[in-house]
Amino acid sequence: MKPVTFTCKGNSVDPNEIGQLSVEACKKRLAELSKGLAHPTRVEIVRMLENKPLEERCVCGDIVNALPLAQSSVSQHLKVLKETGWIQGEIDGPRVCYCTVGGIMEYYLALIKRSLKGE
Amino acid sequence: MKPVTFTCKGNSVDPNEIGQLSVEACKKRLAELSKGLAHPTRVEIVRMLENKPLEERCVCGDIVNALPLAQSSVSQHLKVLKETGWIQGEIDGPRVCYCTVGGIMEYYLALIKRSLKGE
DNA sequence: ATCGTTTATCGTAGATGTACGATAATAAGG
DNA sequence: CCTTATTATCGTACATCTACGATAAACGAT
Repeated sequence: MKPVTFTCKGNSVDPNEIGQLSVEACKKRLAELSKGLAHPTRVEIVRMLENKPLEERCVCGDIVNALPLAQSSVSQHLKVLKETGWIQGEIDGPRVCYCTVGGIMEYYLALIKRSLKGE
Repeated sequence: MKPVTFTCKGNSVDPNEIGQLSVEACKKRLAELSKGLAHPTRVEIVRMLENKPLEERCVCGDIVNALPLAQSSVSQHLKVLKETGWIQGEIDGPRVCYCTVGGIMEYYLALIKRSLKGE
């Protein structure tokens, strides 16, 4: 039985896993995630998705409509955010429902602390 | 009377100032600082400077020696870090003593929280 | 003044980023 | 099957990034 509202659950990350990464891996991962945030449009997208209530799905089209960019440009930004590990998309019929990777902000915060301080 | 050890003090930032920024300004600033960290070499430089003891100065040449890059390439990364607000340099004779902007990590952490959550 | 040290800047080449319109791909509905 | 809706990808143009060697600029010391 298919639910009426499609909520995006998917993958999540755990800040505790950071301790197992090598210092070198930490730096690379931090640089990668930072690249994801290195454009105001992408900050806005992550912000949007991070503040969505769980029961409210966020479809690609909603994101496009909320931004003053062409659909193809938004799609490119979404791709960067997916590749750098900030968001994930679940296909729902002809649509794609996007959400942030679970706990990614806390993960990023922990990664900064571990990468910039310590050792 | 000139001190024997040259310590880099300079500017600092206060996370409390973030509350005064507009949301739009927050996003731009976060994107900018993120761009600074968006390369492993620059993460390493910030890490080096952030972990230096106060009495130990960090001259440009030390940074160059610690990295497997040409001097001109390191200089470019330092420029990016300066422009994005992570570090500052003080001229000391023929040398330049670099250090992080005071409290910049805490500022960045606070900026992430304010920009991605809230409102 | 000249020299050596240190750092920034220039010039260049190749890769990547950013924006757009056009087109392809996928799925639902008739 | 054909159309519509939705999203990804392609092709393109221009800007920015990243690396290097070469050169310039600033300063201390001889």
